[in-house]
Amino acid sequence: MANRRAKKASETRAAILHAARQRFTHEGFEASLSSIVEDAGITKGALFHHFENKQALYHEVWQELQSEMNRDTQQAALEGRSLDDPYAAMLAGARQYLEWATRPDYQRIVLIDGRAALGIDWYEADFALSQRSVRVGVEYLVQKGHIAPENAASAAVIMQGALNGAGVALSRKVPGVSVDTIYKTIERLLRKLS
Amino acid sequence: MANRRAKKASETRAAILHAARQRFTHEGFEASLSSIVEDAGITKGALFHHFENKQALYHEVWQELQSEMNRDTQQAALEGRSLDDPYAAMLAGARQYLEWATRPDYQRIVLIDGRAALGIDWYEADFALSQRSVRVGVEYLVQKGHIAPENAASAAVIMQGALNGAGVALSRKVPGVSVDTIYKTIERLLRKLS
DNA sequence: GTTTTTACATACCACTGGTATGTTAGATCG
DNA sequence: CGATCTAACATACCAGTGGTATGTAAAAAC
Repeated sequence: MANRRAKKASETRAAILHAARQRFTHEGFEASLSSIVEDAGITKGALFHHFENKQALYHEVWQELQSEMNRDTQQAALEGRSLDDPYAAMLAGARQYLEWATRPDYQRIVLIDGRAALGIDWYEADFALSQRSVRVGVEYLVQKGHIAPENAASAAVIMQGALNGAGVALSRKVPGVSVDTIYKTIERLLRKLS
Repeated sequence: MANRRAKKASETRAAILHAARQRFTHEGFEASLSSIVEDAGITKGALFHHFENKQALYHEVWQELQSEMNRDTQQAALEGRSLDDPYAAMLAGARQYLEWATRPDYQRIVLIDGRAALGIDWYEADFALSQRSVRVGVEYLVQKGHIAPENAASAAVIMQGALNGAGVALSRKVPGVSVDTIYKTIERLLRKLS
């Protein structure tokens, strides 16, 4: 960033993204752009210079969260590896994902509003990012012979659906649903996925 | 409906709901009220006479779909009962739910846009309707001793999350995901939920 | 030092959900 | 029966929205 102007530009861009994440977390996609640019201390001109439209801005906020989540869960999976238990890595990743699924920003921006906000190609974007970690874990179990190859794709989407449902239920404090029972059930399911 | 005016009123109300369902299916919650009242052949005055606001209209369309789905799956479960297999009923219900989860209107209105559109108390509404059928099935398995009572709630939310993820993946034609592999995996999971 | 480009700010637009105010046909009642 | 009232709309209007067209100043490029 030798360029002085470019540095300033990336700062305002970051400020916009930061403000947008806050607003989208608490007000959803309906959060007005006016409020976002006010929080960021700039004007709409700047916003539309950096982002094509509101959906593009949302997409980028969404993508940031997904990337951070992916990094986190994959690291947890790596650290959770065990020579005795081929399921250990994926279970560690799943536990970490549950942590993310209960975070207010991730839950609101990705799990609740994201689908509607990203429009028609939500699932393609979601598939490319959200599914990646799960898919890696499943492929590993396929390789180890614990999941039949032809069931790999289905197992992945089902596993992630289960985790999403569990995450939302957890943070909504549904009666009878606890981190403990959720995690136990997930573990039991995963071990029987074969 | 001896009252002639009330009959006409319920007709326009039905026309609004019909038009709204069409528009919401194809354009999501962003579908404009102007386009809806035009399709219904009335004006905004009529719409706001029958519904408090856009969200209330959406809620009603959403509720209609959920009710129909509930009726359908519960009937399928009843018809799928078997003396030999305690899982048969719930599996039949699950299969029927997968049918719903791949329907364009249900998928868009309930599974994609619903969460954001219904606002803050989406989950409470969803829990009351969407979860009901699953919960009934799980409770039955608890009663039969196939699921531990303390795991019932978690099993239900996980099962429904799995079904939702599967349904969306199915209709998006994700490579490697077929009705067959999905259903087989779901069945295997359900039987191991205990 | 001149020109060009980038990163914004300002002013404006069509359209949106929502409201306040008519208007009229049909139910209610004396 | 006629007078009154009310429910079921239609019409006109409003503040706020996402988005655009244009202006501008400062930094980069030459």
